[in-house]
Amino acid sequence: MRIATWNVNSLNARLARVEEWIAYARPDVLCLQETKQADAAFPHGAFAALGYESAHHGDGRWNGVAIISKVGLENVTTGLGSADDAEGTRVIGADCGGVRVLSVYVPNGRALDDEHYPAKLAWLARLRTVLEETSSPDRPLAVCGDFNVAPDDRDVWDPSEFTGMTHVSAPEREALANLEEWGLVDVFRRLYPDDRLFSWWDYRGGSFHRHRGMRIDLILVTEVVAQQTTYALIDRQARKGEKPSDHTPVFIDVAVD
DNA sequence: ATGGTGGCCCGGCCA
Repeated sequence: MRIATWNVNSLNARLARVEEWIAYARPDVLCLQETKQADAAFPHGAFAALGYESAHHGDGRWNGVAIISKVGLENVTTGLGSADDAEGTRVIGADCGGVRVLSVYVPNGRALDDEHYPAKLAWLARLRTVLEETSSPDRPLAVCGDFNVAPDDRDVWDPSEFTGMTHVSAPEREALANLEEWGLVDVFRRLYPDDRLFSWWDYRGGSFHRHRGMRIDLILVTEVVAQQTTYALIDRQARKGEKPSDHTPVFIDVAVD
């Protein structure tokens, strides 16, 4: 089973690229973030035409997350409870082909001295609490999405350029490590410990062509899924060409019994 | 160089 995640930076602007990507990558499950759509505008029909069920959680202009699946889409949940109310539409979950899948869009945080930064840390702590309350490290689970945190210095083009910035600060990395401590594995990093590959590049300044990016789009899985994962890829092709998102898709292949 | 690019939707916010 191929499980993918992609921050599309507006699904309305990106639908043709997403359809193109689905056609050649053929994911079984695709988690989307930053659809920037209201539920009523989500193009369920376009995905149905490709053989996928879909569920969306969005209220319009900002955020918005979805799960698209051709291996089942059941027990859909949205949000993180009350803590999510102030943070917008950033989580949707569903059971897909025997795996619990979450599509998450972690708050950006903006700057270390901005009020959104402690809110980001609180959001990540809340995510761990929700995992504790609703799941178990022994169950098949994949938490997929834009975490807006580069797990360590291998995941940024030049750590010295990030001094005093978000996405690399120790508290953010600790919050991410705390999720892993609960029982999640950054399976791309486990498979490829030495690769310095990125999933996001700023639109500005030719960052993509200069290899100035970050790996902030992650697929965190419980050990039972990690043990069955045979392959992982960050697909740079999708960052090229006409009207790309600033993020590119990441996927894993899981051997299903 | 305190910029720059792109998406929301048309002035300014957000990433």
